[in-house]
Amino acid sequence: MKPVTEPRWLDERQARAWRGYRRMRALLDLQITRDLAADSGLSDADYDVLSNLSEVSPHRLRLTELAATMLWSKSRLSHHLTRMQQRGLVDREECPGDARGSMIVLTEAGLRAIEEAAPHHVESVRRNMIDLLTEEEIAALDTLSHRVVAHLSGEG
Amino acid sequence: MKPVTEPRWLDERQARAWRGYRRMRALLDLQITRDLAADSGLSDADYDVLSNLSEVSPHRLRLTELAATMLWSKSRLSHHLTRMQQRGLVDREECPGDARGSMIVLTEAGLRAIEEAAPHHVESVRRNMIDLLTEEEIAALDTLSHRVVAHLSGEG
DNA sequence: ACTCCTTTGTTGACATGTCACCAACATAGC
DNA sequence: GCTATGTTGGTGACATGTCAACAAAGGAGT
Repeated sequence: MKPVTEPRWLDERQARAWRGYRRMRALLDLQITRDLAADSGLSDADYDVLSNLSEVSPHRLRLTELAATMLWSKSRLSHHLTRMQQRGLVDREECPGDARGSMIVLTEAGLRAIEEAAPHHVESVRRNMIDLLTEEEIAALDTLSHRVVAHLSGEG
Repeated sequence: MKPVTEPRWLDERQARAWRGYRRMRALLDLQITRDLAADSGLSDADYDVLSNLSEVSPHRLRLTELAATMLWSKSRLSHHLTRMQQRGLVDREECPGDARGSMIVLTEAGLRAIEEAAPHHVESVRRNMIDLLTEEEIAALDTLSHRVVAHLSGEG
C-alpha cells in the first residue's frame, strides 16, 4: 500500500544530459569565480550587484528592486551591501518619497571596478563556455533556457 | 597606453543565451531545493552525498574519493559529513590498510532516506526541466555540456 | 484622523562554505 | 631503519547565506 505510482525514471539520454548539466554548472561556476577573483578581486556576487547597478540610468536602484532583479532575498542583499559599502563599492542614500526606502548607489570606485572587470569577465565566459559552442547550440540554449525560466517564473 | 585589446563583447544572441542560462540556473536551483526540502527534508548537498554513496557497491567510499566525485573540497565534505553523521544518515568507519583514512558509509536510515527521496526528486527534475525540453534540445544539452566539462576538466 | 494590513529594510541567531593550518600517516629513496 | 616529501582527514576562524522577527512607514477603507 506504499507505491503511489512507479516513478518515471529518466532514460539514458535524459540522465546523461542532466548529469552533464549539473557537472558543467559546478565546474563552470568554479572556473568563472576563480577567474573573476584573480582578474578583479571581485566575487560573483559583487560582480552581479555592480553589473545590475551600472546598467540602469542614474546608477541607483531601490534595494527591493535590485533584489527582485537578482533573484536574491532582501536579507541576503542587505547583508552583502553592507560589506560592499564598507569596501566603498556602493553607497546607501535616502529614498525621496518613501522614508523607509534605501537607494543603492554605485560609487565612483564601484563604477571603475565593474568597468575594469567586465572585459576580463567576458573573456572568461567566452573561453570557458560560449566559444566552445556552435551557433546551433547557442540558439538551442537560448530557447531552452528561456522556456524553463518562463515555466519557473509563471507558476510555483 | 591602457586598452590591451578591444574586448570581444558577446553579440545579442550569445548574451541572451548566457543570461538565460544564468537565470535558469538560479531559478531551477531554488525550485529543486524547495521541492527536495518539502518532499524529503533533505538539502541538495545531502541528496548528492547520499546519492553518490548509494551508487557504489558496498555503500562506502573514502572521503577523498567522494570529494573528488562531487567536486567538493575535503574540508567542506568533512564538515558536512559531521552534520549528516549527527543526523544518522552516514557513518565513519576506519579504513583498512590506511590508518589515516576514513570510510564514509551509508547507514540504514541514509539508504531509506535516499530511496524515499529519489522518486520525488526525479519528478521534480522532470517537471521543472527535462519534460519541458524537446528530444533535440536534450541531445544538444547533453553534447554541449559534456564538451564544456571536458574543457574544464582537461586544462585549468 | 483612525484602524488594519502590507511593505521596506535591518538585524541577530544560526547554517553552511572557504581558507589556512595541523597531526597522523604513507611512500620512495637512501 | 631512517629521512624527506606528499597525502589524508580534521579543525578553528572567518566569510557568506538563510530564517524569523522586528520597527518604521506607506496605503486602503472608513
